Amino acid sequence: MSDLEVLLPDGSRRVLPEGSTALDLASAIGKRLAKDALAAEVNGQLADLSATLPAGATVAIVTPTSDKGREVLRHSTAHVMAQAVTRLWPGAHYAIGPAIRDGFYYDFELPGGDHFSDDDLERIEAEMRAIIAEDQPFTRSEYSIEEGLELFFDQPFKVEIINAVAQGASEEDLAEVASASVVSTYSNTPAFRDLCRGPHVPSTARLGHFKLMRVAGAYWRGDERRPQLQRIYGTAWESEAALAAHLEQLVEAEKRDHRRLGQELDLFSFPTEIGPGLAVFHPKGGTMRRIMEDYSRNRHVHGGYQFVNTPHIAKEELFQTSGHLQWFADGMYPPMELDDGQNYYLKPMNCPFHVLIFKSRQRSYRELPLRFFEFGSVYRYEKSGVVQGLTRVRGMTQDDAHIFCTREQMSDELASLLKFVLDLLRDFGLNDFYLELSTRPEGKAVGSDREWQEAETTLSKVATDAGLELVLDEGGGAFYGPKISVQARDAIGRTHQMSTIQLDFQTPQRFDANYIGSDNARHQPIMIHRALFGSVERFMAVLIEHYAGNMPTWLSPEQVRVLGVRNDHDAYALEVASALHLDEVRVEVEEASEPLGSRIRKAKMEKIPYILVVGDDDVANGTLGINARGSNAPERGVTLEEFRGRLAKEIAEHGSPEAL
RNA sequence: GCCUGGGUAGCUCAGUCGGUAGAGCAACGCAUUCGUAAUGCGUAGGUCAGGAGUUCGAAUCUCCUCCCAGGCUCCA
Repeated sequence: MSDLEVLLPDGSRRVLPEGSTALDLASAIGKRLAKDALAAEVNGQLADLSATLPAGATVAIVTPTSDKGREVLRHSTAHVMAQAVTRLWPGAHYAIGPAIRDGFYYDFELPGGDHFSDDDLERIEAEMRAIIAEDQPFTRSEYSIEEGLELFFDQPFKVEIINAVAQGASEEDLAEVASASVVSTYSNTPAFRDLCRGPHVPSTARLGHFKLMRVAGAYWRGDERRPQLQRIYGTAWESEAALAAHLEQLVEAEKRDHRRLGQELDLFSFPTEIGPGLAVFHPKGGTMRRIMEDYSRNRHVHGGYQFVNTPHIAKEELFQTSGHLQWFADGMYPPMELDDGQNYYLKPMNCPFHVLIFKSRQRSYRELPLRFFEFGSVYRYEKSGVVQGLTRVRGMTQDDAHIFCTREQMSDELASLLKFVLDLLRDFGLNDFYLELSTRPEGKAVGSDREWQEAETTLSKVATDAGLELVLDEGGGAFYGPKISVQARDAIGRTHQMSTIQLDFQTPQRFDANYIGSDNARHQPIMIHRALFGSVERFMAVLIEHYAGNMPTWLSPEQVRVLGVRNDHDAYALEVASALHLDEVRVEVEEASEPLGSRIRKAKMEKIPYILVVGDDDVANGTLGINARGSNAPERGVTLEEFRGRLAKEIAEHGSPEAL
């Protein structure tokens, strides 16, 4: 018998008897590794531990604490769930069940069109634990297409996948089988077999640190014209500790949910009387908005923008010309009929209005680039199931601008714009970005191939030159042009779409907007759409979650609260407050009718940056005690002047408009 | 839009088998005057999301409508 040699990730080589499996390799390396091993990566391809190794292969053993290991665990757990469901609902059809971030899901169709309820999750979990306790092996087999169809004759979704693969399949379908001509399956018991490429853990006993999270409807193949299946989401980890840590993280994320903080901090609400996705801002939220908007306005003044204002509704014809009614009608509120059958629409975007301002008189090349800026409120009809807090609303205000420039100016304009955006976002404390380039939406776009090509190339170059990570979003552009969006990662690593920059050759053409060039001929300007906050509402939501409600001092609705120790200190407290008020600090006094501890607690819960406590010593010496947010060691005996200086400095450094 | 779960005092929530509405916090009043995360007592507060039905009787059971959350696609 001859030997085979394999290459390990550390560059070392190992000789094994021919026919050795990945598990044999793990055992040869060490007992501990053999015990931990879940699967193997052979020449870059994930494989079962039972796979025999080809000579010369590069082999890495996959263990539970790696991303790949977790993926295998999650995928195997999904199979266990499918088996549990088929045990509890004989005749259930199972569709697909992949590993996803932090967990897995599986889609089912239950006999008689039954639906899972929340209570079913417990029963399914119990059945899964029984399967795990049975220590069932995952056994791989391979079949021809015909044999596969025969094996899964009573599983219509599996049959559809096998047929799709046989006829030249998508990547997605291939994930379910071994290749276009080989159908691979994994069986745990004679009673349960699933179509799957694998790999899987050797036995169900290797699983167990999981929790079923929720049930949901999901359309077969994500297509709302197809039947809706019953999806169960679960999370699975390598250990109880990792599972607990994940669940804990979910609790933490919920604590910084902007909807919850918006309620707790009295920032905004969604009165049902007004309608879904339509927010009202309370005084504190209104103050935050004002600060954000003022800062942005100031930035735009310095950035060479001109301020414009436009109405919220316009005649049908405007949106015919712009193309919105043709391409964006689904996102618009229905028209209101006025006068003699004239239809008016609420505006979903500001661009047509800004074009009309451009067109209001003859323009010269000497004026370009022209930059029109507006906090423009727009209304979009979002489907009832998709509105979400301040991040997906039906009425919002965009910090919107449209730049009209020549083709030659386009590149430079985009490059400086990108810098402008990133600087602004950094001033708000976001500094981890990547860019996403969204290209032509298939079958839903105006303009020629050549124009799209040019626009996409230009954006892509500007994005690359900015030196940030660039991700391609195929077909994600607007109907009139491609876009770059700036994605920001927040304090707990989630990403949010913020600013968008879109190139548009179409709109100027549709409106016949032009300027007189140096050659005394008419030319069409290029139009750049851009919103830096995206929407003021969404931006505020992202900031609230990023800071967990602890807004930097310059953005805090109330920056300082002054508390007298006893009520005979209230007069001094008011004196301190009015001094700060002269510095334009947002300051309140709470008089001493409650115990000091109680008033401090209240101010802490309101996340006010500075609580000033003043008592006998302070009245005598003109000082104050500072209890800063996030600190539990108050500072005593600071002079008022000292505090004013510190506060002014902090606010200036955090990018207040005065700092420009 | 579709699937699952939910909507009870301003907020967070309890409410058993269908028998006439509860708590804590907040608010208000009185007392308390206090040096860094909850002073005490009291008062008031409800179309149980809205509508219809079943019933002697509905927060509770049925149907319809509205709204919220999660998912259907990204993202976490």
